[in-house]
Amino acid sequence: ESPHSSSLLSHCAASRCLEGRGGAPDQNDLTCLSWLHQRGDLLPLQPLAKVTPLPQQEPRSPALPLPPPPPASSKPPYSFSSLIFMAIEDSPRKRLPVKEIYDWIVNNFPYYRTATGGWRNSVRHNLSLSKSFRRIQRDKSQSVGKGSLWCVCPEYRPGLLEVLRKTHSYHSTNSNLINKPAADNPTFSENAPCPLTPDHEELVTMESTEYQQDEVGRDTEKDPLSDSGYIELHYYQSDQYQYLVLPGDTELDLETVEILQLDVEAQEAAGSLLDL
DNA sequence: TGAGCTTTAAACAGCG
DNA sequence: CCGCTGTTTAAAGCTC
Repeated sequence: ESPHSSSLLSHCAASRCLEGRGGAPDQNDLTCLSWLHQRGDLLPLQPLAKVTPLPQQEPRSPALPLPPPPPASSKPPYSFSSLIFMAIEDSPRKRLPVKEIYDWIVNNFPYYRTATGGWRNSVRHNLSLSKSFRRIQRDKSQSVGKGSLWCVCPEYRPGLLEVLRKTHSYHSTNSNLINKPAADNPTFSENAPCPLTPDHEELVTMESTEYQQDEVGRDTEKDPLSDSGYIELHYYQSDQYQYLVLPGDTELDLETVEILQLDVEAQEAAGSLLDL
């Protein structure tokens, strides 16, 4: 039985993420994506009943310096149209060549770092086929690189936003996510392991003696939002449980982490839009 | 159950 | 020639 309450996250994370984000969203502006930051109502409000046992872990000696590589991230719930949309919207000039759309997706969704190349074909297929995106010729006088630039057709932008909203909302509350096996958990992406720095240590509260006594591996995942002053995520692994530890005293079990991670991906994807 | 949407794969042409 | 870009078709899976 877990002593941890995910409901704390709803307030903690939401309030942290909303810090410094004053001002009412303008529905006609990019800031209308600020719903992505209001995750207080997107996470389960009631504490989860249990924590997820680790899947058949190999017993490891505490002396082993390196933990096993974490499982690859799961596929983001967003359609290619949504991904393309977010990429373009996140660009300063609201237009991107296909190569930079690839880069944006890879940078924002670790799943695609290791995914086979077929998804790039899908991106191009989407750009070509979807009415939502329009091809514009590059300015030959100053352009470097091949291909055209792609932008979002203004008339389709509200629809794309709505799809993004629905996808986000659905995957933040869908119980199927909670039941997904931990091995498929995206929190522990392949790029997650990194040394715990003193700065990180300061942010971690270790209230459970279980961690201190049984901890066999400890990784951190740099919160993709950390650059924008949001939260720092810390991954703790004991013999029986995996936890995500947030600054302060909020701790999450894997089931909550699953939901949080999806939310973090969405926020990261749209986060910089809010600074425009 | 079916229509529409999405994803994936593949072929092909044009361009640098 | 090669790799990237863009278009198109086809098929399978999924959602409503």
